Amino acid sequence: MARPGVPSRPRAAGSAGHDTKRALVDAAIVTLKSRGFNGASARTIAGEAGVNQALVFYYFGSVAELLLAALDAVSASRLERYSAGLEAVTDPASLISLAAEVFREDMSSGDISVLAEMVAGSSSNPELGVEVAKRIAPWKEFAGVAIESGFAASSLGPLLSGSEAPHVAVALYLGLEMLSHLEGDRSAAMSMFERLARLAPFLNALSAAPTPALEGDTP
Amino acid sequence: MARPGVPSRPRAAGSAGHDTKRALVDAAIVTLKSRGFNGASARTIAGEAGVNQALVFYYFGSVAELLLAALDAVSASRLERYSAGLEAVTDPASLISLAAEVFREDMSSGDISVLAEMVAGSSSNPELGVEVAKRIAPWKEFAGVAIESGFAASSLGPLLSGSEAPHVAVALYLGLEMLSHLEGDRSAAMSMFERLARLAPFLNALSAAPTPALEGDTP
DNA sequence: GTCTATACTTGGATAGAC
DNA sequence: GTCTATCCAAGTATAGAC
Repeated sequence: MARPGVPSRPRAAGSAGHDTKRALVDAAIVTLKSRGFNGASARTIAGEAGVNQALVFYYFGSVAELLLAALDAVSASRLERYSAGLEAVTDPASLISLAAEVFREDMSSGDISVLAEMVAGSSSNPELGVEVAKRIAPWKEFAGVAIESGFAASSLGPLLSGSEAPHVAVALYLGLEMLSHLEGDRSAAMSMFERLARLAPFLNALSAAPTPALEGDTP
Repeated sequence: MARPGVPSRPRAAGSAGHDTKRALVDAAIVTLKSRGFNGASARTIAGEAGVNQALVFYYFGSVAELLLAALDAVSASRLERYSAGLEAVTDPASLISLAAEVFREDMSSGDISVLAEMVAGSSSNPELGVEVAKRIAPWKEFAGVAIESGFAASSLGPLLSGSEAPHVAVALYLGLEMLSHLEGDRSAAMSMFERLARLAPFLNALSAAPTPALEGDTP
């Protein structure tokens, strides 16, 4: 149908509306969510996208590159949403509130599982692992900023600032997703946030009352 | 060499000292640690054990069954060690001390990664996931007992007892392993325990001083 | 840009010799 | 009980037609 001499803009007709490369990225995300890293082959992804398997290699060179592009897409959209919520974080209670909200969203959408699957799948593949690690760094940075915003005025601040707290937060995020996915039950993870929410007033109260026992070993 | 009519006790000679079935389980553990779930095929495991690939199916029926047997073996040895350390747990400080010690051991030995790989690998395979979930239950039970022992006398007890705390503990354990493995750096995880250890005296002090803000919503 | 066809590799699993 | 040989399915990747 396309006249010769008109190179770009593929797939003018039909359903997707955007080009094949984007369709493959979207299909990779869907496939990672539904069938995991092991199930995300060139064939299954291309099938999900409704295109031929060879196009994975035409556009991305390898399956791993496509999966990384999928991770990039999810990370970008999630971090954008996180950043929007960050402005409301001024104390521990609001931090917990934001964390609970984005976690629930990520569980429902399956977006965390894309990250978790890539982390898990990288264990067999060091080269892929390096690339995944690079893409986790922004999540840790975000966690660090969020924690700092939430605990800046708290006496717990010195205990958390500039420390390994972001690392632990991301690890917990990943672990909760994997365990919830395994057991097919996210209630335990969600009730953790409810517990924290009930603890929030107590944490907020610490903002004014310094606790000597917690200080003295952080420069 | 073996006379006919003497059926059992295979592999009398040689290095391993125990039979092939056990050798395959050990090789499966080694392979899960070094090459991950994806790399743990019948061929690679059998190669590690120095036996033929067909024996995986002769003894276990499928690769998945062998991997579950490997997980069972690791779980049994680790839970035995945990239980031994549990007797010394009487307050938050000793609980933190035990947690740090066993976590460091598990990281060094790679035993956690066996669990983490199986959890991660199960995401593509619901049937396997059910079996893995069954084998995680004892870890959660252990975590629950340990937390209860450590916080029984503390005012934080009501906040933790009978709750989702064991689930969160196991999730954090898994997440820290996966992230440390991915980044090739366990220092962040270990320094988290150092932080907690410094916090321990403060937590112990809470054992006598009840905190009204934390009570009232737990039956 | 997209497809068909194909080469090559790896992996699960079984049959049958020894 | 262990091995060789083999089958079959699935996956990566490339070549070339359209």
